Amino acid sequence: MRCRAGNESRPVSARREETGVGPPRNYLRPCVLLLLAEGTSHGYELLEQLGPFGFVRVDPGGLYRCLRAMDEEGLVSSTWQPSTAGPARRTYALTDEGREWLHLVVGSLGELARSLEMYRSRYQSLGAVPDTLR
Amino acid sequence: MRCRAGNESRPVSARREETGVGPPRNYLRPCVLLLLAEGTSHGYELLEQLGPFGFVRVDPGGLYRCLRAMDEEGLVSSTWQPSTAGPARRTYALTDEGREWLHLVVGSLGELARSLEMYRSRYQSLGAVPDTLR
DNA sequence: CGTCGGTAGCTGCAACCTACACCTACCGGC
DNA sequence: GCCGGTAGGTGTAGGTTGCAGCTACCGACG
Repeated sequence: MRCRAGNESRPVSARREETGVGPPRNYLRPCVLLLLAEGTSHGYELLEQLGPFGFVRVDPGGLYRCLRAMDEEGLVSSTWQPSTAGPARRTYALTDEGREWLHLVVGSLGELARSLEMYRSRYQSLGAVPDTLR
Repeated sequence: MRCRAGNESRPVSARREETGVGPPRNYLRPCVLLLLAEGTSHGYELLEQLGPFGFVRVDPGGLYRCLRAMDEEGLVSSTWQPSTAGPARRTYALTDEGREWLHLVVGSLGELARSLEMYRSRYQSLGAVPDTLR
């Protein structure tokens, strides 16, 4: 057992990027829907607004694919708008169905948050050795 | 635009399972490491203990693969133990390196939790229309 | 006029992770 | 012998993601 791959000599900091858990699966859709609930927008703008949601580097391709998929599913509606300066924009707005979806997804995000909270408390209990055992 | 796939007639409850965001990517490893930090265990037992961590149905294949990978990386150590009743068990214990990894991953889980908290507060602000606008 | 940078949207593809199915083997009991 | 429960393991298809690149529009500048 314990046939290490020879990476035990690397410092911990060099492995830091491997330890991340990353955003939840399908996290992009809820974030885009929330942003659209705060106001209509277009892809390029959403790209910049997605930063605070824990995405290290938002992938434009993924965002546009996500937007088109939600458009086809009726969660958002899109209208082309010619821009005064620059190429035309596809402006997205939340539909009623998208708002429903948003309300639903908040529930599952809450479950995830509860799971994370349980993790944190159990992790903290590890260090809390009762005095009687010391 | 808005070429819906014809699913708008289905009740919301029928689409509930599609709205989930699922656990974070690479969430299994942190959970297993936490369980092993609480005490040595073996795969079959971990399978049952993983329920509360938000996994709807834990995949045995994935768990065993995960355990073997962490064994090869030196995060856990394994020893075969003959069982009195039933087949032999492979008992896993956390190594010092695994404990380091656990400390690191808690940080990234905290970032995720903060992102979720921001999401929740922004979601709640949606309904809070200021009185001056009513 | 040409071309350069910034804005805007979109496609292809490889890598990765996961979920699902399936398999072997051990043991006790009927 | 055979069955069910325990325990560990493999193979693989599909979905998501990340990365790279591509078209096109516009204004500005030389």
